[in-house]
Amino acid sequence: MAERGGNRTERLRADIWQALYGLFMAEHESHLEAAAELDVTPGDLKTLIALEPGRADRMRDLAEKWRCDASTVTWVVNRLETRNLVERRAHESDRRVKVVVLSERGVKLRTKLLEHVYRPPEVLANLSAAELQTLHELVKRLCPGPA
Amino acid sequence: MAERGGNRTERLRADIWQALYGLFMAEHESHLEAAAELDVTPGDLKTLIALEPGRADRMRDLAEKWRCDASTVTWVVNRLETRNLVERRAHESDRRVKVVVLSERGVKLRTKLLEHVYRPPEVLANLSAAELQTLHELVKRLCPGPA
DNA sequence: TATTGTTATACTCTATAACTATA
DNA sequence: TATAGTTATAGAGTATAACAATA
Repeated sequence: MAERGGNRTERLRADIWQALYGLFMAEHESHLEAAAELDVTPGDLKTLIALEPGRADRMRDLAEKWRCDASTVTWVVNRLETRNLVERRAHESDRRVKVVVLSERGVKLRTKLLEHVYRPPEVLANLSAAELQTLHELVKRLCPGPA
Repeated sequence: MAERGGNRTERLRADIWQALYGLFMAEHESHLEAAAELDVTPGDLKTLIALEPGRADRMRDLAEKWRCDASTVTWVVNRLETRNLVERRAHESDRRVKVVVLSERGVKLRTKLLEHVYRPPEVLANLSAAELQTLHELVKRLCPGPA
């Protein structure tokens, strides 16, 4: 657990995080630029990434996930539906509910966007294969969920 | 340089980045929540972090840095000035120019915000002191700018 | 009566264009 | 004439409240 690491260890953690944070910010900027060139706003990007191909999300669940109002989800989905990127469908058993699915076009655009978002930063090429292996081991230990 | 790493190395890079990316997103959410509790919008947060204590930024330079219109800077600075978090001052030699500086209150709030933003994620406690040392060495090699 | 999603409406954030004052 | 910042105004994005359909 390495608890109570002392000042030196704490400083290490802070340095590591601050460095990574700068890297993330720079990458994030570049993702937004790439999206803009595909006529995708930051909001669209977030939505298209959240909607996994083949999965049907209830409107209400999306609002909860994004901690936004239900009317905002209506608005965002309308936007994307107008561009034929998503489709609204009726829920099978509860007729109050509507679910959202990516259209074929939406899946293609999402794939293109993820190529940017998940493309590793250039600076990762600074590390050798062995170093990457080490880094991977360490990073895996940082992720609570299924890696 | 480790160029032309092959599939395995490329896969490693992608895995590392995807894991770090998820971590970052989770942290970012939590930063925004902490800021909201201090009545600080995402825009305010960005501004307060950008304005370093003791430094005087020209309005025009801020617009360029954020790639936004000059009128947007006027708007954001007005917001913060109303809350006495920043002050506008005249430029010493060019009377067309105005500069923005953090007020005492602004500096205090900024410090409080940065405590959240730069606080290392909990999961970093999963690593031993030796592992952190290794990670630090690797991460430093990823940052082009002055670490 | 409670819940899902939409509509009507208002507020926030950002941009464009016209304006003021300096240079 | 050009530049720094503001104001007037319009548009995108988000929220609140009232509503219709269904449970």
